[in-house]
Amino acid sequence: MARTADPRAKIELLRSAEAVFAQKGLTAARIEEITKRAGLSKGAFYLHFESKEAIFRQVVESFLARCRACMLSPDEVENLPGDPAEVVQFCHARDVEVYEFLWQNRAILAILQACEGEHVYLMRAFRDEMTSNCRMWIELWKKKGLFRDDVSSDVAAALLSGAYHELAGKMISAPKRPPIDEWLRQALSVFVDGLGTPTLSHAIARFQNRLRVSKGIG
Amino acid sequence: MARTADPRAKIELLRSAEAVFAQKGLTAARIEEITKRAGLSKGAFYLHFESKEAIFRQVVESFLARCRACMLSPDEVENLPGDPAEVVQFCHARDVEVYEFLWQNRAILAILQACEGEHVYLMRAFRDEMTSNCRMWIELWKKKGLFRDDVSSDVAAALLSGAYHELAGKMISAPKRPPIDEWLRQALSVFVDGLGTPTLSHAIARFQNRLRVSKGIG
DNA sequence: CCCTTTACTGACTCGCGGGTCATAATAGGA
DNA sequence: TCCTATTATGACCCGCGAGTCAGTAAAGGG
Repeated sequence: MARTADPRAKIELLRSAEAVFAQKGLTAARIEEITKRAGLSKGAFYLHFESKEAIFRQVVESFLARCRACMLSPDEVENLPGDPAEVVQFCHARDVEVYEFLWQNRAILAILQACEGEHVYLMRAFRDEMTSNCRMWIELWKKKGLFRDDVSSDVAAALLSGAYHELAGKMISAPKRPPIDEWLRQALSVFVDGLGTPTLSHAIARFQNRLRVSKGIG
Repeated sequence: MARTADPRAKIELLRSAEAVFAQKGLTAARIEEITKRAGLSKGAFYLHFESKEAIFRQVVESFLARCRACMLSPDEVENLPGDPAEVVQFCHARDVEVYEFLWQNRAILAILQACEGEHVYLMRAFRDEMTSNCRMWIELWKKKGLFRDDVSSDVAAALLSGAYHELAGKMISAPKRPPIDEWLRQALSVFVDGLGTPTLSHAIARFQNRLRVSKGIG
């Protein structure tokens, strides 16, 4: 009867690969380093993965799929809020949820930031996903009369996704978890004032007052 | 008497290197390809540059120096505007000038976007320069009572630099020159509304009306 | 023209690291 | 315990590309 594979081997390899790719990037990461870290041989690596590129793709693509699942688009959300005050709360809660996910996966995010050459499509895919998601939400809020019409959805999406992406970068480069809730509250305030109609701007002002009271901040 | 060097050899090598790095990134770019493109031999390359990394650094660092010179900080500008209307005009003009420079150097910007491994410091330097520059301007406008106090300068700087960086990325990935003036006008409008005090917001509204009239846009 | 010094050439060297494969080890069933 | 099929090992292979260097070319002066 055949010897059975160690059920933990593949998982250890994936974990080690993630860590080494995050630290070194794809090019400088070596199979030797990954396998040593996982406590396995180089030969064993090729029993589980076809190539260096194959494991790289698996690490990153599974993250992108989970990321995709986390960033819902408007037609994937049930019971969309209508009231401006609820819209503001909804957006903040969603931002916090996405950034919690990104914080938990900050190693892979660091990998993505450093994709080069033929793998730059992965980084591009991630950023395009963010931009596209932003654009869909922007168009919904425009349709509901909550966002201004004179800024094109493309430009607005680029500004939003660029800004939030930079916040993500700032978050993952911090030595320990920063006050991301507060960052997101401020960011939301800036963009609601910048892109929102007066109705929505009033709602953000009230939302912030409520947050301050609940945190005991004068 | 010694043979003199071809004065154009080094320049051709730098030009070719820039093009190949922009297309392939540092890792996949080969000396053979750079020299063939420049019409020289591999051996000649090493008469002018110590290594592949040396020429890479020269290409990128000279761009960063020129970039630094283009993005003036507040203490480098004479006759700073005081009137809100003039502030808005000044900021727009400066944005346009910086983005014209970035458009002219879009190949090197593409190189920077793909820095990996031990060269990621170059990309980091570029982005930190942008963020730091934003922060200085933000703090000036805050001091003049034109920007709101409740958004921290760090967060505001991250949002601004991230957003403008994404606009730069969107610009350089366009097949031909996009309407960057219009993009920058919209971006400025969003951020003045998002970060500015009412005084400044009124100024942006008037600035936009004036722009529309001068362009014949209803 | 010859001489000298340097630029230039391109075949070659050599180290690196992804991937291979002969051999050893082991899990599970009889 | 033995047998079988598979896992696992790590020395080795081999292609790639940065960099080298013996030989050639050429600029400029005498």
